[in-house]
Amino acid sequence: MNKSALFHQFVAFTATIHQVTHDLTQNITAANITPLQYKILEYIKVSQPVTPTEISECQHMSLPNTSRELRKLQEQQLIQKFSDTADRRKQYVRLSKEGEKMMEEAFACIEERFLQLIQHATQDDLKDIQHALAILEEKVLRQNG
Amino acid sequence: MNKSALFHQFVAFTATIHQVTHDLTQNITAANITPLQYKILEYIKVSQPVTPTEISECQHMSLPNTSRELRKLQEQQLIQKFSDTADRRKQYVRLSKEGEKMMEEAFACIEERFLQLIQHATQDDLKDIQHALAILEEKVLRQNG
DNA sequence: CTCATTACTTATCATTTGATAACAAAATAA
DNA sequence: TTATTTTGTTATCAAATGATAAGTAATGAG
Repeated sequence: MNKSALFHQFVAFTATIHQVTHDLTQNITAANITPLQYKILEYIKVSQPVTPTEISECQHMSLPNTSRELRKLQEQQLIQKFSDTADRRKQYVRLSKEGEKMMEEAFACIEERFLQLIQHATQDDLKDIQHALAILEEKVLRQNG
Repeated sequence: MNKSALFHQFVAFTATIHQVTHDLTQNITAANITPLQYKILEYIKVSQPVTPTEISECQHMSLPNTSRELRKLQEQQLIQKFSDTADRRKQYVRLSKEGEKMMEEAFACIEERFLQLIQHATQDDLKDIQHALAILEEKVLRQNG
């Protein structure tokens, strides 16, 4: 099999994934949130509690800039910070009640849009999709990342 | 089958795809190019010739901003513009010779990194991967476009 | 021909994001 | 104890990106 052809197929596929992600997530938050701040909230939502250092690494941004964005999110009452009792340098970040509410609404909206994408899929189609996702996770994506 | 579970699997999958894309494409261009300009060049590379309006729509940016970035790319001799002979309002954008060279090097670098991702895949694995990509394209991504 | 529309440009301003220096507090190593 | 490292903050500055007003030239509709 031609690995180069597979590469081109993969590139086209990822381009489409990015496009679909854009469509699924556009105009999600009514709140006064920048795209970067939304990504940070998304990460906190699925990984909380997280430290600023972890956010910094996962979002590929410097710690000072992470600190600034977290301060803005805290000013908007969307997150809360706690100090580690053992190591008081460390901070743990969680969504506040309002933050949770906002992100749950966002995820619900995205899910609704996703369900429209697969509205015509049969049970067999769904099994095929699930299997395809698992194959790619296992045989391409889980190698390094 | 539980569609909601499939949604969560899909979300995790796209997050990983974005991470892998980031890893594959980081530090690609030595040239003095911003991320947005790189995306524009990538789009021109695979779709040329394209009009500023098409770039504008595909990259979700306004025509004035598109025009500004294209001017910068032209100043760096990475693209060329041609007028449509039939409709002289229209412009067609192409990569210049230097632009082609740059993008081919970039793609070669990305391909090399991709091949490392699948270096341990057997022939059967490659067939599975190709099939999985095709399934997802067909049953999820091609619905709305 | 006149008017509206389309495709694009230029100019300008605001916002977002990135980069870096300097600092403080806590923990750890020597 | 002293020195070093880790974790995070504040403050600036620069660059990238977004938004919008105004204008030009070509086209097409009436």
